[in-house]
Amino acid sequence: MLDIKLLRDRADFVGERLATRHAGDEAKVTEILAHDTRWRDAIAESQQLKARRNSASKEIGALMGQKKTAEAEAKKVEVRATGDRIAELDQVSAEAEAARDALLLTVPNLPHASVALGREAADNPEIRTHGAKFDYAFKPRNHIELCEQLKLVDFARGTKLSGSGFLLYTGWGARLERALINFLLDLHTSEHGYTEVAPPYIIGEHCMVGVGQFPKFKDQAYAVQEGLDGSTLGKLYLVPTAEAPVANIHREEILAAEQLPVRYVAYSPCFRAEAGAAGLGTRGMIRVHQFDKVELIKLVEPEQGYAELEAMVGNAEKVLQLLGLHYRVINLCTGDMGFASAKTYDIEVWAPGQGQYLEVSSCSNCEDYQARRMSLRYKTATGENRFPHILNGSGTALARLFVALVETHQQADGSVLIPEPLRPYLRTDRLTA
RNA sequence: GGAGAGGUGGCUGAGUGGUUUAAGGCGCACGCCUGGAAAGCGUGAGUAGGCUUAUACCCUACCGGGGGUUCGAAUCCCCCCCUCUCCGCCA
Repeated sequence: MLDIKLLRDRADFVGERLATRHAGDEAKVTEILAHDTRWRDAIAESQQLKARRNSASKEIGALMGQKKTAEAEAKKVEVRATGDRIAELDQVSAEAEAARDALLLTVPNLPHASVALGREAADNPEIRTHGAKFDYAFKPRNHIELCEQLKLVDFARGTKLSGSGFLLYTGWGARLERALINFLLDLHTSEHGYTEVAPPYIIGEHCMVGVGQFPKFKDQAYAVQEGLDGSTLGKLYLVPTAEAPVANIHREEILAAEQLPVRYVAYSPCFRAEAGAAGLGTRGMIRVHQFDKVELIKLVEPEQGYAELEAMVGNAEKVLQLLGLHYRVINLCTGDMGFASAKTYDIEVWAPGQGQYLEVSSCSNCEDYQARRMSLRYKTATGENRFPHILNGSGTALARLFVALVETHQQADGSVLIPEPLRPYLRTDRLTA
């Protein structure tokens, strides 16, 4: 969440930056500050009265010790009235604080100054491209055709098991998926300096709040219930991304400055309800309820935040380069950026069978927005507690990578050539029917 | 699912209603001492918030969390959470 002090000191600035997102959140600033003022007035008076009560109570204790019971009793009556007033004030302050914080949690992060202004995806500037669209001597098939011919994915039976939006990988398809996961984890641990972690796939609600998934996107998550015990519903959720558990690993901790930077890489399946999303219900692997992803997470000192973001994008790009895929990097404009992010790069890979670019990675610097929500800090050499920048990026999402891979490397005979770096993992250089 | 034990500062560990400002110990930082160290001695150090130009002072809160009793709660009462051990079931 945003620093309440920033809202107090620079309300206009905060409002202006929020307005660039075109989501109407700037209207909340005044309301938040009204709650805040109410809270501060009440807490200040309450604290003064508490100081008075504390000293009076001590005096009563001393009088009792000296057996001056009459004087002690008189004093008690006096203090009792103070106690009643304190109770009133504490009720006001608790209510005001809760209202302020509940609203503050619904306010997104401020876009970084370098982010392009814009309303929608069409306004996202392209930063760079790698490779080029390949000219095929034949009409390239799309991944659905390829997967069916090569028996990589059994779409019909996936749907039979779990409904639309769920995939059953089969044979070489299952092996390709597993090979890609291992390839990605090995690349980021061995070549890019990340430490591998394997998080739980079911996590507490507080983790979802910590990364900013909740309260806003509660309708997009799969809530877990223990058996038929309805009272357990809403406490645990299937991970929508490994970012949620991994970014929270050090929540409510104060790290030593020497521990930074922290760089984690984690594989997890990702579960998304995609309620109301366009495109689900169409066949294929582009938008599904469950997909695999290898996620990159960094906790870094604020001064390093943006350099580390550039490096993270480079780490994700390396994946596509090694796999011989054409892609472009775009910078999300203010109106298209995610809730917690201050700056986001998307990487879109070319899928010739689809004839379109597919988003396979989204790398964001959330600055201290998430760290503040999860109370994650680090102590500087001078003893100051600061919030680190938290970055997350896909390195990369699997289902769409799978699509781009088979569509790009398909051959005229319908087989798929496996790129060199993947061959040791798959133990074959070609997928054939 | 059943039974039991426990949750106090960085760690350990006392504290069952009022000079406790959470004892003592360990560890940590700084200083004295020393040729240098150790030992010894001394000093200091938590988190959040309020008030502030201030990371100065002062004040408030924090002994798993939330309520309650009281002038006053780590301590008494109620509810909840978590951890550990044993039994049962189980990959």
